[in-house]
Parts: sequence; C-alpha cells; structure tokens
Amino acid sequence: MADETSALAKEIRQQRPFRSLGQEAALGLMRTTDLLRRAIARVLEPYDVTPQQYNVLRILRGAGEQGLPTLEIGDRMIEQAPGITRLLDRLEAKGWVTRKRCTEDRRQVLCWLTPAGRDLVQQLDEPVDQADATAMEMLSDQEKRELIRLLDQVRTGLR
Amino acid sequence: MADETSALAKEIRQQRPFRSLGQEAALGLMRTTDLLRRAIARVLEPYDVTPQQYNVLRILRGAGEQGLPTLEIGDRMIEQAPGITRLLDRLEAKGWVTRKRCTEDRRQVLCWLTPAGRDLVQQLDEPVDQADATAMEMLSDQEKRELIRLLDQVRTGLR
DNA sequence: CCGAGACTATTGACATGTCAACCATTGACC
DNA sequence: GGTCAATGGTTGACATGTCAATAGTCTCGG
Repeated sequence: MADETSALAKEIRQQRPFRSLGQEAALGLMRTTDLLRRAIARVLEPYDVTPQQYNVLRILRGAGEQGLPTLEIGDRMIEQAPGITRLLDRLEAKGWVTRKRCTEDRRQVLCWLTPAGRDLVQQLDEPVDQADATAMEMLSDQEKRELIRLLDQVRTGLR
Repeated sequence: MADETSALAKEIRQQRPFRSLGQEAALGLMRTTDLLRRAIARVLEPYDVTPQQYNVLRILRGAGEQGLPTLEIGDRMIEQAPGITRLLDRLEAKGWVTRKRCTEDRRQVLCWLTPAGRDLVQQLDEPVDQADATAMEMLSDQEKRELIRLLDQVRTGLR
C-alpha cells in the first residue's frame, strides 16, 4: 500500500512518505476536521454565530427550563472554563442567553436560552443538518457507520 | 443500529438521538480531533512549541535550502495569511526561523529554518511519532487504512 | 514609459482557546 | 463556631484564527 503516494501526501505537497500509518491517520483527521469546521462556519456566518456559540446554544436548548451552570456547559464541550465565561458574555450581549446566580449555591451561575435564542437555534437546525449531510455525502450509510465506529474507538484510547 | 444510544451521545450527555448519521459522524470527527490535538499539544508543550508552530517548522524542513514564501506556507496548512505572518514573527523571535525579502520578486518574503530550528524539529520527531501511534493504538493497521481512506473520501467532497 | 489591476504580505480589530492567579462560597473537620 | 481545603467562576495575559484595509511590488496593455 506504500507503492503509491497517498492522497493526503499530495494535498500537502509532502515529499517524504509518512513515517507511519498512525501519523497519516492523525494528519488526515486534523485536516478533514479543519475543512468540516470551515464548512459549518460558512453556514453559520450569515446568522452572526460562530461554531462554538452554536454549540453552546444547542447545549442550552438541550438543558431546557432549569438551565445549566457555567462549568457544566464547559464539560459538554471540550473547553476550559475561561473560554466559556467569555463566550457566554457575548451570547448574553446578543440577547440569546440569560444568566442568574443560583440561590441554593451562590457559587454557581445558571444559564438559559432566551426565547430569541431558542428561535435562533431552531432556525439553524435545518441548514446545519444540511451542511453535515453534504460534508458526508461522499460516504455511504455503511461507511458513515464505519467511520463513527472507528472514531469512537480512537477516542476510547485517548482518555 | 439506533436501538442503543451511541457512545458519542453518552459522552456529551445528549438526550435526544442524533438527527442523522451525517450529524453523528461530523460531531465525532470534531470531538476526536480535539482530543488528538490536545494530546499532541501536551507532547510539544515542554519544548515551548505549539501545534501550529510545529506544523510550520516541519513544512520548512521539507522545503530545504531554498526556503518558502510566506503564503506558500499558509497554503500547505489550511490557514489564512495574517495568522502565518504572526506565527512566523514568533518563530523568528525564538530563533528557529529566518526571513529575507526575495530579490527576484521583492513582494515575497522567503523563510528558512535556522540550524537551531532544524535541531528542534528533529528532536521532536520521535515523541510526536510516538504520540500519533499511541492515539491510534486502538485501531489495527487494517482499520487505520480504512480510516485514512474514509477521511480522504470526505475531504474529496469538501472541496 | 505609465497607469490599472493583480499579487504578496502586513497591520488592526475582534473572537477564541489556554494558563495562572484570584475571589466568593461551601462544606467538612476539629 | 472557626479554620481551611475544595468548588465555581471570573479576570489578566498571551497565542491563534479570521476579516477588512493597506502598502509595496509586479505585469501587461496602450
């Protein structure tokens, strides 16, 4: 299988062959995800939402009425706390999120979607689904399942 | 296959099932790559190099003696020009990279590794390879090839 | 030769990601 | 009941990623 130069090696105009299958797979992951992230970002851009912001909005929709504490949001993404705080600052400034200090445990700050925020996420569902589907349209359903399985397995080792 | 909740859905504590296979695959990609990026970053951190910086150093090593113009580096990564300029500023400040305006085409700025930069990249080869291998150790060689193939295919559709 | 438009790179402005340091609150232990 | 470590969150500082605007250079047609 090393007879011919891999597709990825050509893309990045790399002369030397990959040093290992692991290296090639790792680089392929990074590169593919970068392209995907950009594709999603382009869909969200007209709505003035970044991918991270969209992610938070979706998480908050899932949380429903009782809201979520700040750090809980961070756990569901894979991000450090400081980033979440400032991200919420901006979402609050745009009127999509409300925050209130929790009365039972005054250390916590609970976050909800505002009705405007809820409308926005709902409006975004369809175009985002569409973008995900388009990104994966080169794969059959069978291949999508296989990809999902392989990724699950990689993550198992990474934790 | 929708009978049981997917591994990913559990990880992010998501109640509702994924709306499509494409969505699940896309999220799996993002999440897996994030974890991988972190793993690599941890390896590079003791050397005071970020993943992006490492990427540029490796590209410059590949370029060899004649150097590379700034934007050409950007092309080989997937990044916009302004980021590259500032990234190179920092690499130059650390003494790993030299830049000189090209005499034939004075619009271009050529970049090379310094000997110190070359040493650094070489020193990093082994631990980075090791990290890539570790990240992928949950997959057989057969599965790695399959993953590489599926990713190639996704990228084909994303461009 | 000269002026228009293209190309290469840089700067400014802002969102994001990360670390370390910090503040307030809580809860547990003496 | 008072001290103290742990918890939840914010702030500061800095690297990065992106867009728009700009400066310098090149090229080509007239």
